Amino acid sequence: MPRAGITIRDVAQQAGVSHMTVSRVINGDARVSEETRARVQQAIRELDYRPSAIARSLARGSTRTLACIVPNLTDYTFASIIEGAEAEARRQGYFLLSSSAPDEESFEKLIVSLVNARRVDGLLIFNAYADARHTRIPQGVPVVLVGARHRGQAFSSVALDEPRAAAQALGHLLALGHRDFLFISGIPAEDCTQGRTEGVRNALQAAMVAWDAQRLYIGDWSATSGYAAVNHALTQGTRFTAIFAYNDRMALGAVRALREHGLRVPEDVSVIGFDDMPLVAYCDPPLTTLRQDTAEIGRAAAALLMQALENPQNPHQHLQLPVELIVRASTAAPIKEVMLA
Amino acid sequence: MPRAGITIRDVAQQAGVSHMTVSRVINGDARVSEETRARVQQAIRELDYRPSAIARSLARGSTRTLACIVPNLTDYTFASIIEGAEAEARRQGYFLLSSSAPDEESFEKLIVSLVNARRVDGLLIFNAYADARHTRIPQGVPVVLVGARHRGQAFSSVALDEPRAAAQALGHLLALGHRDFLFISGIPAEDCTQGRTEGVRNALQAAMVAWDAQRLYIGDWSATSGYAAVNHALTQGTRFTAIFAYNDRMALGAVRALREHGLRVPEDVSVIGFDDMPLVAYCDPPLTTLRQDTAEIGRAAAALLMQALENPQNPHQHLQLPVELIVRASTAAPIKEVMLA
DNA sequence: ATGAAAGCGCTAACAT
DNA sequence: ATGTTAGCGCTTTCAT
Repeated sequence: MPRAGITIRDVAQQAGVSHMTVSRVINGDARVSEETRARVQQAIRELDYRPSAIARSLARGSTRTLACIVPNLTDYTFASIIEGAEAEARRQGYFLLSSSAPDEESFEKLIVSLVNARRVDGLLIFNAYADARHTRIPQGVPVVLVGARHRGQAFSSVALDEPRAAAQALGHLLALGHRDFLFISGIPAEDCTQGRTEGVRNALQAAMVAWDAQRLYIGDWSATSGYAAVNHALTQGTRFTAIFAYNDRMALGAVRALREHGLRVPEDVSVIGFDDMPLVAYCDPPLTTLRQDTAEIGRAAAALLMQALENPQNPHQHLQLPVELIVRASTAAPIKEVMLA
Repeated sequence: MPRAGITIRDVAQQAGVSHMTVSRVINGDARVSEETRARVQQAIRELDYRPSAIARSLARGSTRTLACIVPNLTDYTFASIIEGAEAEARRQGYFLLSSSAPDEESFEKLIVSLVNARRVDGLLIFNAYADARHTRIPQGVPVVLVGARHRGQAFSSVALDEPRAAAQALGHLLALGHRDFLFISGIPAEDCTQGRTEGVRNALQAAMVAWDAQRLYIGDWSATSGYAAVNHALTQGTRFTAIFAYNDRMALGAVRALREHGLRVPEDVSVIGFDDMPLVAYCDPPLTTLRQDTAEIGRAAAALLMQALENPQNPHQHLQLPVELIVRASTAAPIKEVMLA
């Protein structure tokens, strides 16, 4: 049995008008006399009436609701991008909800319960290329991809200028005098991983340093994988004076492994991360890293989506945001060569 | 103009039945002949029909949707509790959305757009006592409080057994031989802060160690506040051989401050945190901490809420979950006294 | 076992 | 400027 609840008609009766006049008032329609409007608003206050979003959505055919779909909520970067998007959506009178889908199957189910069930008007999809989830995005729904390279698909996108970001990291290490690097990448399928590797290769080439695929270790963004990468490199006898990890968590894992091998950071090996998680400024040593403006990424993505909703024939846009190099104590000029473990 | 979309009537026509029969099929009503059911399901597949959650919600008066309201999404603990809740909700055929509300005002607005707009049937509210947001919880909506002590209010709740957890931390440090402590608390208004302090005092009393309010520094959960607490204590000349920080981030900030004062962890000062964030195992030194089972907290909270929805006259429940002590390298027996800075 | 009618709370379109 | 009518896509009676 439906819960009671005050409806537009209760308000109408209380104010002595038709329910349509109430509808006009709550929708800010200009064609209501000041006097009537005041009376209706009074009734709304007295009854503590709130419009049902459900009923409005059904009647309008649109929900003014956006959804964020992320692989997981526990990733700091994802979470802070969502907060940025949420703020912008609210600012424009939209509602934004977020949900996580760890794998393709749950992604597809989530899409169904969001889009086909008509709960939302548009989607913000994070890391659509992390797996094959991009193949499960339905037609006809406005979508903005977050953290995905433009591939000519029918979506707008917001991402970092990954090649340039990686080049900034390399530029810093090269300027300090490093020539022997170890790279710890993220998951290879993801666009940001590919973009960063591209930037690394460009920077190396520009500095006349040979690219050696052996020096690129594949991580999975976890601290554990950064730790394993360094252990592996050291065991193999790879020589390096600087590490560029594609995120902070792996950088921290790398630092730990170096320490366990008796290597000091930054004296023996410099380490640079990516993201600037709030914690890394307090780690030992404070981590040099690249800061991404997550609030702006979220804001821009939400803005693009709402714009697409309100102006469907607008052309798709592909934003590339810059990152900022934050120099802390984990990088320094090389003073001696790495010893083999 | 409402978007086209396949409706129950399209399916009915395709299957040659009334729309009601289709409704029965999608709702699993037994009173449909096997043959008809098969025909309808066939039509559903052919048309790729999906029921509109919006229309169902309006017709039923309930949404089968829950909402998580957190102060922020970037807190690792909150995020992982949400993931646990999401999984349980899905398992039971509910939809769970999450939204963040940094302050009371946005909390109230969020509640309105969630509850009064009838988007959701029930609420999972995190840290309702972090500020006065508990005063803004509306009547008549089933609510489960996460991380709140039972105060006789009309809600179920799920929280840690905070006094016991704190006693475990203290027990570990006391067993190692520590008697001179520094405590770095979270925000005083929050229930978990109060519960932990209560546990600390009990444990101290049981061990015949005098309680000294001067040794309790007020933090705000950030690494920065842990860092400031230690600096302050050292500047004041407070002597201590062990620190219990009420979360891992503050513990890390504390470690950093100790280092900058030339103190080693754990040789000079032992440090224990709370939460067991995945990163802290890779920090230097790996942090001894208390692990909370966030997935279970989320699961239990969602289960309680759905139970309340389906059985409104059920009595409220108040769960208290245990934590697990994870001993790593940041704690050891005291070997000498702290030097003043 | 199936269908017809009514209505959930609102808005769009068309009166007046 | 305000009211009337007819849905939005579904479920809930109540018939048959």
